Parts: sequence; structure tokens; C-alpha cells
Amino acid sequence: MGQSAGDILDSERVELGELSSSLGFLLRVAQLQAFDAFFNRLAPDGLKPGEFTMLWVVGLNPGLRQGTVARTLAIKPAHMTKLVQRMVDAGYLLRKTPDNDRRSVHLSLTDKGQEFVASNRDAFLSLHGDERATLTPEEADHLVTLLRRFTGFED
Amino acid sequence: MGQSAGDILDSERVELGELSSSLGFLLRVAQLQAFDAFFNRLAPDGLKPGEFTMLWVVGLNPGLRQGTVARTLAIKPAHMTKLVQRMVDAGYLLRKTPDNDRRSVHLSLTDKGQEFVASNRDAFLSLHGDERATLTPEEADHLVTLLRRFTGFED
DNA sequence: CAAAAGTAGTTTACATGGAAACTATTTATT
DNA sequence: AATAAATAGTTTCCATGTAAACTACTTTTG
Repeated sequence: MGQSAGDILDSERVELGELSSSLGFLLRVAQLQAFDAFFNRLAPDGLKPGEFTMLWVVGLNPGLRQGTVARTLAIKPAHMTKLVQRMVDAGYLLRKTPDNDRRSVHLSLTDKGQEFVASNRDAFLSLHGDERATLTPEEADHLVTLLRRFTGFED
Repeated sequence: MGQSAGDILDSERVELGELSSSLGFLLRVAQLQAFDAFFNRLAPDGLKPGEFTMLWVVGLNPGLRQGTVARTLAIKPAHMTKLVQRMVDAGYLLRKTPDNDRRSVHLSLTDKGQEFVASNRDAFLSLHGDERATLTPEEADHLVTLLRRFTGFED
């Protein structure tokens, strides 16, 4: 039949149907909200989530191979290359090609990089504190637990 | 001190520290995984998540204003314009400018659009079923509930 | 060991999504 | 009514991220 255009209503009450319990949809929106909160707070300090996360992991695992970091953080190799270049240019990261496998690149933080991570650590991790008061602390914890299981980041 | 580059280990056992309970990080990874699952299953049918979601909502709310759809789905206006154009070109969507406010655009599905949504509905929503067996059905439900609260998509 | 296959990372060329400035229209102010 | 402010959507231009082809090196295989 194809209800001809303009049956109307724009009463702001938008019907979502089963979409509102679609995991894919909810994850996308939740991620956008979390990033917004993150950005509004931290972009002023020139802190980008992806960059900081990468530096953080390298800081905890000095000498790790570039590709391993990429796989762990679900960053594609092509993107990783650019990320690493920017962080090297910024003076935060060191690349080193080991003699035993000269295809690979091992990453570590410079002194400046270590300072950067140390001094922004609290600001960065505060996101997980909560930000939005829509969840109680217990619910937030539970959400983290379920997401860890879902993503396979369990210990 | 700046441990000089290459102190170490590439033993695949990557230390994440507090990152592994950071909501922002987990949401990003979860969303990537969900989209991957989605794509691998549905891209063959030319079904993109954002496009289908938009058509779905217009189908449930014929005549809705373009901007309202965008706000509801957290799509930025600039992006919405392109999405709508593609769906109009594909023959799924109708734009109509009402006389009472000629700035706005009301959206509705064409017959072809309705067929498209109807015939792909199950495939699309099956994502929420689970896909990954890492969560039990109860856990998946619980995750959905928490995400709905987090995002503000509660009834 | 030479050829073939595999692995690590880079490059290029493109797709996706967004911020800011712009056009058109409507509503508020004087 | 005339100007100013607000709103809806579009355009342009840029940032982010990716797939596919490529280079360099290493491992396997006959």
C-alpha cells in the first residue's frame, strides 16, 4: 500500500520498536555518549582517547611489538602506523627495530611520554568513575563486568 | 628514568592495567565487535547498519522530521543529509517539505522501502539475539537493560 | 640453497563522519 | 512592517579510519 508520504506526526515521541533493545544500536549510542563526555573534558589538554590508550599500553608493556599493540586495542595496522608516527613526532614514543627480526618494530615511551601518561592518568581514568549519574556505582560496575565478558577482556 | 627502548618482552600477554575496566575503552571494543558480526552477516545483502536503522525508524514513524530522526539516532545533521540522499537515490525514502514550515523535511518510506525493511527485519534484529556465545541469554538481557539505562533509552 | 609462502609494517586511495560556515525560512522584537 | 534572532537543513572542507596493494624481511619446502 505504501502509506503516501506525510501521514505525519512529529510529536518528538519517537517509536523505536525492537531497535531499543538491539545490542548493536545501544552499544553505538553508549560509545558516542562516553566519547562525548571524554572529549568535552579532556580535549582541551590535547588528549585523544586512541592516542592516550596506546601510550598507556606501551607504558605498561615497554618493548611490545607495534602489531601486538594494534591487535590488543583493535586498531587496524594502517591506522596504527599513523598513530605511531604522530606520537613519535610528538616526542612521546620510540620505535626500535630489533636485530633478530628486522621487519618488526618495538615500541617504548620516551621520558617525555612517561611524564605525559603519568600526568594525565587520573583525568583519563576518571571516565570510568562515571560522569553520567544515570547509573549507580554498582550498576556501572556490573556494566563493566558484562562488557569485559562480552569483549573477551576477562583476566 | 625512561627505561631505554627495548626492555622487553613480546609475550602476547599484554598488561592493560585499569584500562580493562574503563567504560570508554570497553564500549569502543564491544561496539567494533558487534559491528563486525553484523557486517560479516549482512553486508552481502547491501545492508548497512546506519542506513537500515534510519529506514526502520522512519518506517515506524512515517512523516517524522529529518532532524528528529537524526537527534534520536545520534546522527549529526551533516551526515544525515548524505544518508537521506543515498536512501532517496536508492528508492527507499521520500522527502516532503510541508507547507506550514518550508524549512523542514518530512520523511517516509516508499513502497520499495517498506518491502526492504520488512524483508530484512529479521536478519537485522537477529544481532540482538546474541551472535557471540560469550554471554548467556540472561547476561545479554541484563547488558541490554544496563545500556538502555546508561544511554537514556528507557521507556 | 633457491623458490615459494608467510609475516610486519607502510603506502595509497577511498569511505565514513563531523565542525563550521552558509542558505532559506520562520519567529520574536521594536 | 522592518530588523534581529532562531531554526532546518545543506555545503564545504577536514579528521579519522580502512582495504588493498606494496616493500622488506623471515621461514618453509623441495
